[in-house]
Amino acid sequence: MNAEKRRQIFGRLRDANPSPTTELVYRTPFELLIAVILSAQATDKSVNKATAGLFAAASTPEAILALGEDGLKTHVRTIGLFNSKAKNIMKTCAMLVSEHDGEVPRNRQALEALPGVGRKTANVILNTAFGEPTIAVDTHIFRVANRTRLAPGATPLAVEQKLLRHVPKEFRKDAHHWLILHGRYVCIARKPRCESCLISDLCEHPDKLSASPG
DNA sequence: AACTCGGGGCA
DNA sequence: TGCCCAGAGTT
Repeated sequence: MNAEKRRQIFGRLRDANPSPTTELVYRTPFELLIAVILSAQATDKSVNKATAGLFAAASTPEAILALGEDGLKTHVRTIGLFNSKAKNIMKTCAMLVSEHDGEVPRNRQALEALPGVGRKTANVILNTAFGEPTIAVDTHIFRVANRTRLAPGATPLAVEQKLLRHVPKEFRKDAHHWLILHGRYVCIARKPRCESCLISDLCEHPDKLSASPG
């Protein structure tokens, strides 16, 4: 795919989603960090419900440490993988206080050193909280990249690196949001809405409903 | 690369 | 009911 074609593709995705935004509820980088840690293998709706009462009660690492793990669990509605997530959140809050002055660090190495934070979560924080042009490859983006042969790769890291190489610079900062929204609402896992797909000319997936390229 | 943790949302 | 979810950590 040449550069002009790529520019067209991301232009279409941008026009379909004019205002990139996360659907997780948060007000600060710290709240986003907690929300994203909780979001592993869970939907954003589940996370929003789970955290509905939490940030009003505790919105800083110090406040969550003061709650303790049991107290944290009383303020967070149960969610998948909750035991490990709660433990990781407590450890992460402790590290934020002891090593980062209670602030969310802005560099990848420090973020990934936090328990419960891997490459994907670090990319979300860097992009959404700090405005850096990272691409967090979640299950949606991984699916879109491979179905459409936009950036086929065996691992999320491979997909991320291809996207970073191939996304035109003027689209790079918001590409993450457009791709994930496309995956969530159009290129759905089970029943893709191919009739609404603006990039079906790239699709090589067997589930593709409409025939053929534009 | 494969496996495990896991309850909620949704068709 | 079965599939899927803004994954990370371990083996």
